[in-house]
Amino acid sequence: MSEVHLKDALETLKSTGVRITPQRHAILEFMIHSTAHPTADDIYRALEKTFPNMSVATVYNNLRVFKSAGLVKELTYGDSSSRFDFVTNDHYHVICNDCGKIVDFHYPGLDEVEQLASHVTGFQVDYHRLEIYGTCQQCSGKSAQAQ
Amino acid sequence: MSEVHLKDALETLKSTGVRITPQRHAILEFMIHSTAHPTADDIYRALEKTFPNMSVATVYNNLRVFKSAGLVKELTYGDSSSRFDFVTNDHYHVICNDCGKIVDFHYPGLDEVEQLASHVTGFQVDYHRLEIYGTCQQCSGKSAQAQ
DNA sequence: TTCTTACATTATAATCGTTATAATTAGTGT
DNA sequence: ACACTAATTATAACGATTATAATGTAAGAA
Repeated sequence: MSEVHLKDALETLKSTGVRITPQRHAILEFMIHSTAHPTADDIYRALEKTFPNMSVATVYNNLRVFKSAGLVKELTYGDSSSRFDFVTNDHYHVICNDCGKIVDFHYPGLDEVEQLASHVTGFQVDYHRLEIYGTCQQCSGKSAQAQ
Repeated sequence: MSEVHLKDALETLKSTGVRITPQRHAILEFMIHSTAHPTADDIYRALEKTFPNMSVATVYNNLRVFKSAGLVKELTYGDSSSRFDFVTNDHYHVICNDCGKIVDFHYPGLDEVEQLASHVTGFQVDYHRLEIYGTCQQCSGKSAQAQ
């Protein structure tokens, strides 16, 4: 299944005239297999074994390339650095305020909300972003013990 | 109405032992009357006439104070700097990908989504964040003319 | 009032994520 | 193999935010 994703992604890139380099291949592969919503630096460090000369700039550059090809989404929060998410099907994110863990949550798109927003504001609506914040089980357990 | 918000906000701060300084008063007042979701720098520049010696750090410090008091929310996007939003009643944001304008969109909270997410992930859910992206009327008009 | 103490503010330096630049390398088509 | 274009690398620069140290200011006790 992830092989399909990778193949599709590479196809998408090729069709827009973007070259498939070993670095790009590796970054995509890593993102597809990762469930951790990695930062640019996470990716960089994960791949520096196989690409000892790779630059951080390459990671950032390619994440931007992937983003504008619609393969990857950037997730930003108030603190620290952006996280990147390989786009598969519609899902939202549930985020732990304690440890920062991000869990995928599959749910049908909120089409009615988009429509209403478009009607009320006059915007031409393209997409939306929903994030749910709270405390994960592990962290709930921890704080319960601590008290 | 905004006077009520200001009064409430000051009360909230006092009750948690935070001193009301002229700078804090001014920042809050500015945020309440602003509809533009200002950045820290916006606030700094708006107030440097009345507080010529105020430091940017003061703005950042106090935004953090307000945030942890629940008076203010921080909105982050991939690019540039955070924007800050005085918390009133439940509303979401509709954001123009072209000019960056942010418009408030009132809509009842997505309680069912929160409940389902909690059930599926095991998280103790606290709140959520929904943002709707698209193109505002002005920018739609512009691009139509440009083509 | 004056002293004391704790908190706020200021000015500035430091940090850190990200982006730009210039030079080098590597694909792709002829 | 050659020329051309795009990608990568190394590094410098940037900009937003945070930390630090010094100074100022408010509130309570004596």
